[in-house]
Amino acid sequence: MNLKQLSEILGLSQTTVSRALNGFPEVSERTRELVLRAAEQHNYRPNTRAKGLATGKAFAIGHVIPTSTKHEMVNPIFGDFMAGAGEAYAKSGFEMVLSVVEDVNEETVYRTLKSRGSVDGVVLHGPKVNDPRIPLLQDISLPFVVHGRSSGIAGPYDWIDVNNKRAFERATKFLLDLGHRRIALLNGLEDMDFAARRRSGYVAAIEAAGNTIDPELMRSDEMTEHYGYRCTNEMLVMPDAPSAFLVSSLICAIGVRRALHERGLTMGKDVSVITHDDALSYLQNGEDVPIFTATRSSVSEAGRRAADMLLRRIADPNLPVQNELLEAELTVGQSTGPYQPR
Amino acid sequence: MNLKQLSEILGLSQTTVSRALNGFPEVSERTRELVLRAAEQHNYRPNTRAKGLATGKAFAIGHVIPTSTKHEMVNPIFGDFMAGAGEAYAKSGFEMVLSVVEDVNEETVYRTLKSRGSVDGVVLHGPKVNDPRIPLLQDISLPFVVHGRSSGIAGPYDWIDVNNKRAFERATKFLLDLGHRRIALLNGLEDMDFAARRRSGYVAAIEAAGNTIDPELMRSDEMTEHYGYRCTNEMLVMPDAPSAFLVSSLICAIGVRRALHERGLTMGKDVSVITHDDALSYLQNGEDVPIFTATRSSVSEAGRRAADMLLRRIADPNLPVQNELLEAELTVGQSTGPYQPR
DNA sequence: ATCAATTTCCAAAGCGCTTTGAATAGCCCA
DNA sequence: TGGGCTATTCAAAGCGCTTTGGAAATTGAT
Repeated sequence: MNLKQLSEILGLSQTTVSRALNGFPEVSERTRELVLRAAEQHNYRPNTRAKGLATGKAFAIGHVIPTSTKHEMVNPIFGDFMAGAGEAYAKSGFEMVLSVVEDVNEETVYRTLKSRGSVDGVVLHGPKVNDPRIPLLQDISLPFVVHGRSSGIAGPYDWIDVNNKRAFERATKFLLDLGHRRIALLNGLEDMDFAARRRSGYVAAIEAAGNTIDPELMRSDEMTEHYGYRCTNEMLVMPDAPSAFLVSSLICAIGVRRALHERGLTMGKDVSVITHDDALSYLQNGEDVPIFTATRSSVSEAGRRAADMLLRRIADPNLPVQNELLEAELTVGQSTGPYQPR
Repeated sequence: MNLKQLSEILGLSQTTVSRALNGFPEVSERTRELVLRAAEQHNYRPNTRAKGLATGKAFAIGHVIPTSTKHEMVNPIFGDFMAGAGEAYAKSGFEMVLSVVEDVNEETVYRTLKSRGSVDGVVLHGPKVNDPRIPLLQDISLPFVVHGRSSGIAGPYDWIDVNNKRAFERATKFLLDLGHRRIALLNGLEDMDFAARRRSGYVAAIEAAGNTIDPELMRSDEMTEHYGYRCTNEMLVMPDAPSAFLVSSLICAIGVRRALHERGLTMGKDVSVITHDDALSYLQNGEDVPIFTATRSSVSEAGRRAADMLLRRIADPNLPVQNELLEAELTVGQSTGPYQPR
């Protein structure tokens, strides 16, 4: 069923039917009624491509998901983020198109997306420090919103981010207040902007307390379970082992816990652990009582907001810059306790 | 840059340029060279919507991701599956469009996708026993491939699945051979087809060994960490507690492990655990030595194959039915050992 | 040199929609 | 009754591509 057929059935012109469907004022209520009913009845839906061709819009948003070439790893937060974003798009009748791409080829993908006209805008995932994709997108004038930020980029752009620095500063402070002095940081890859900010929060808190940073206690890598496990094992045999761990993701923290258990150490007593928690639907931090003390911020909520932000931007390119900084909440669980000399 | 402009620059008709670009034989090699070079140089890419309108194809594949209304949960395997599939699509110049949708509204989404003409086919995720989406898709004749199968659906359809029954039968047999008699099954929701099959594998092995099924030892729910934790705690206080657990996902198994540790039990000694492992990129089952004994099957590989299968189906609707049954490999890790009375 | 068979290229139609510019109908008031 | 409005409706052009049905140019065989 297409417009032509529908309008023939109704004995009206395509123009009128189209206008009735799209809510234009220059069509009588009676006609609109008729048209809407007929459309409903015949299960008519305008062809997206034709509509797009005619209007010059795509009614679609692109998400380019980088997979690091080295590790073939997909960011685990991705599913929940998309679920949040998808909800927002669906409400506005937008589609969501995905490109999973080795990070080295990302530039090409954006250019292709633009020149093919497949999308009206994109969400930029996993921004790095000084991320070249931002100037690129500005250059080819493809509307975008960044999930995160990129230190080092001068000009304004739309973003939504968690206050990573504040979160890790507070978490570190929390551990310091419990009496911990040797605090390990298991960070994500530090070319990622979020990781750089978390580190700076950690550093700020330690220095504010008049302590000195020990580079031996700071690690940075892809946030896998095994990374948490490995670092914990390595650090616990140090002559001056840390009594607390600040960890960048729940998955990682699970690795830390495994290492602690293997060594017969009790989490929250012998060693304290705080992790960041993205509130993933399939990996909750306990049910009623949190397992880990955590800085928590919902990534599906971020997805929802990022999508809304992008839709606003597309609707009105002249909108002033939009920035949203979400605060992570510190939820105290069973994994932290006062410092105890071993 | 569009076709018209490009052809004007070249001093050729749009027809010729189009044909040169699309590899038709009725254009001389010299001209083709010229056209290709110019297209490259001006960074020309055909507008997808226009191309789609003209050809009646969408050059896009749909993935409808259901989120259970109850739990707002996104399947964790989703990211890796998409990464695999995306790779295949990218090779063929297809786009991937995503709809995240509450499962109750799924039917509408498929119909909309079809009538809008947004996609050339879809991948069906998370098939249930007797899944009504299969007849629906056949009915509206939208090409599709199922990731999994649906018991109870009579006619033929394209699917790719893991041999879940065999995998769980073998795993159960493995535990039986180690001397375990009381084996718990922590299954996924059993309206899901894969879970039903796993259960039947478990049951088959136990009955083949001449043992009887104890319904008390079989649980079925959304596969979260907490579910594993809770069930384990509940079962270990039973008068006739199980000495082994067969678990449906790694995340779940992590919950089992947490419960065991809290009770001072050693996994692989006091209690044995086997889990299914989807080989997710961000949740590896250990690095060199597997943590858990596991039935393993890569979900990103399944994504790649499903995508290829669907592309073949779209290219040739008359192809005979395509089915692929992947065998899971049983990798022995540190979580299993011979039965020891406690 | 001639005619048929290829090659190589082109003009124009069409995909399903929106939107411009114009026509028609209905109404009120002088 | 007719002129001037407004309220409705419509025909046709255009979005950027593919593809049909020729036409023109080249080639080969006679």
